Amino acid sequence: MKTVAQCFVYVSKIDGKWIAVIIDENERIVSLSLPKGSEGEAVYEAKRVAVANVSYKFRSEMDPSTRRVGREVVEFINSYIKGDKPKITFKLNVEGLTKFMNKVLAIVSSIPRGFVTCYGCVAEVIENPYACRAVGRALAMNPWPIIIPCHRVVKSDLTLGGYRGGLDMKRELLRIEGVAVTLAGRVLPAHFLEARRLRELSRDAGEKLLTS
DNA sequence: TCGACTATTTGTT
DNA sequence: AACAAATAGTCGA
Repeated sequence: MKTVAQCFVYVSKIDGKWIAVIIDENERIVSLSLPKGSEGEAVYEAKRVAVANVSYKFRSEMDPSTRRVGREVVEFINSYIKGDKPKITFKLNVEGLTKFMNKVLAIVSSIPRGFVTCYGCVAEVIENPYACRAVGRALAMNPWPIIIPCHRVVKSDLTLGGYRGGLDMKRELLRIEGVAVTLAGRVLPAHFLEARRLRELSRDAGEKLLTS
């Protein structure tokens, strides 16, 4: 069953890069792009990672409060990239997420700043220990990069794995958070969270972000 | 390094 | 609805 959402695409340019944010009629964030070279690329990526289970109707006119939410999101990303620790002041539209996706994102959002875990550990925590690849796939489609810190998930051998915004960006985000990445592209074991610890953290955190 | 194996999603029929 | 293809991975030989 498909729900329908009336959506608006908010686009903004910061430091020469474009960011697109898709916002629904209830002012919740459907998805966003990472900073891109052109407006078209940004919009394309935001649409691509919007939850597939929902069909979207796009409107170009948006009211001032919707525009304000868009500004807040872009400002959040912008200040995060600059090394600040902005607060989340907006809601995410999580309605169309599959159970699997919801669990994966909830766990990932409980990884604290300054730590990483691996794809297999996330799989283990959702009691689906062989689903490491599926976890990677789910994260590749993360509708809310940076807000849900999928850059904190690396391979079990401590090399970086992948990132939609490119590995340089993953590196940079981790560096900002105090996670050293060696020249060979590995994170230090000191920052690594094992599955057991990750499970405890995700239990404590609940699923705040993902229950709007 | 290479292959076998995995779970899920997406695209195609 | 069913099937095939594609993965931001992992483990062992």
